[in-house]
Amino acid sequence: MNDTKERLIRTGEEMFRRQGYAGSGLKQLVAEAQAPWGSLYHFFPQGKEQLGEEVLAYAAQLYAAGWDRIFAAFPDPVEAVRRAFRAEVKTLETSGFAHGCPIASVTLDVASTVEGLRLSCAAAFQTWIEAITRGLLKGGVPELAASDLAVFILSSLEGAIVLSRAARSTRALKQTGAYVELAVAAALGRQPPA
Amino acid sequence: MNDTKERLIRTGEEMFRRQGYAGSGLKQLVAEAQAPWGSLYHFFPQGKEQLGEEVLAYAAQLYAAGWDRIFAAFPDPVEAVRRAFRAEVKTLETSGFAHGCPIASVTLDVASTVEGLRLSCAAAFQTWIEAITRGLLKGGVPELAASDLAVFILSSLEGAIVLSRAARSTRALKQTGAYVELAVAAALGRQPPA
DNA sequence: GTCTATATCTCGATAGAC
DNA sequence: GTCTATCGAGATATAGAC
Repeated sequence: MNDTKERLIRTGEEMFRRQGYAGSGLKQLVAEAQAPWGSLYHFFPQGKEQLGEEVLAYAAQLYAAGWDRIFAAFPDPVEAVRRAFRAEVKTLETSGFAHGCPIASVTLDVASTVEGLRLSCAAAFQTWIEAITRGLLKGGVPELAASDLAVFILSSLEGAIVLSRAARSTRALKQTGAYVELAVAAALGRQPPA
Repeated sequence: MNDTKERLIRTGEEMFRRQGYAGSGLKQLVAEAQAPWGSLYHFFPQGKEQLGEEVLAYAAQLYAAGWDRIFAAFPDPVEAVRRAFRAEVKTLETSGFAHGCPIASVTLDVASTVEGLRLSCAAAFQTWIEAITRGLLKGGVPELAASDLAVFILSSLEGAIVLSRAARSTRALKQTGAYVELAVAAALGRQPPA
């Protein structure tokens, strides 16, 4: 992919994480991406919405790959979930609680106003749910439970990120992560530690 | 409170749920609230940010009261959580998936850019966590676990709302709710249904 | 593919009459 | 407490040269 276009998409993804869709101006985008203004409408002739959709698609595959990598490195689902929450803790800490989830941010901004972007958000979440489901299945979670459990894991993680960013504290992520681990262990038929 | 001011705050709360903070214009607000433009800066001399803070404070007490009511009507924590998730399902369905959580929306919009609003969001979540914690304690959840469990419940609920709005499906809420119920039951020392 | 200039619109906010 | 008019700045988007 072209360098400038890639820089625009990557910078857009960062801005969505930090400020959502409505709060991200195109002028600010080209400035931060150090891209020429003329390039924006060259690569995204349909404007901001097209840019948004390409950013969401990029984020979808980027984080799905992250889930795949976690489950590849830690086949045990309990351990994988622990690592996923831990990774988010680190992301928030190193970014000063600025790097949230771009999909969640855009969803809450435009799910009821821009149908095209809402569909992109739904597709992104679905991609992640499928990645998590695959990992759970490989790790021994029963077929019947895996997909539901994946939805639960992702929901809890997303919500915990929101609470953590509001509080500028990783407490919500850590405490939520602990309960999610227990739920995954239970789904594997393991006894909870007394 | 003054009628016009109250209408502005209530309409603002609805708009934040639907479009977030950055996506909610003041012109649109006064139009929907059927309030005169002159009133806006009469009641909120510091402008949009002041309005935002008052909306967030209003939402904080409004939904905290909701939690209190649920736990008063259903003292059993498992049942209370079930009702809370069920209530959200109904809210999304009857609003065409437009009515999300105003605090979550504003958090993702401005947590990294407007410190005053971020603090109001943190305070709102904290108020809810305390309300949930009170209900859990009264329902028999051990002192040591109640507050952590409350954070987990709220995180999961918030995340499930995001996923449900993106997909325009209550699936995430229902599936996440089921797992949260199990976790609450486990915290009460109950055996999971085999 | 990039540059400059600009059109058009809407934003939040203000002024001053009443 | 509300009205009208308007400000300046920012937004997204476009035009035309190179």
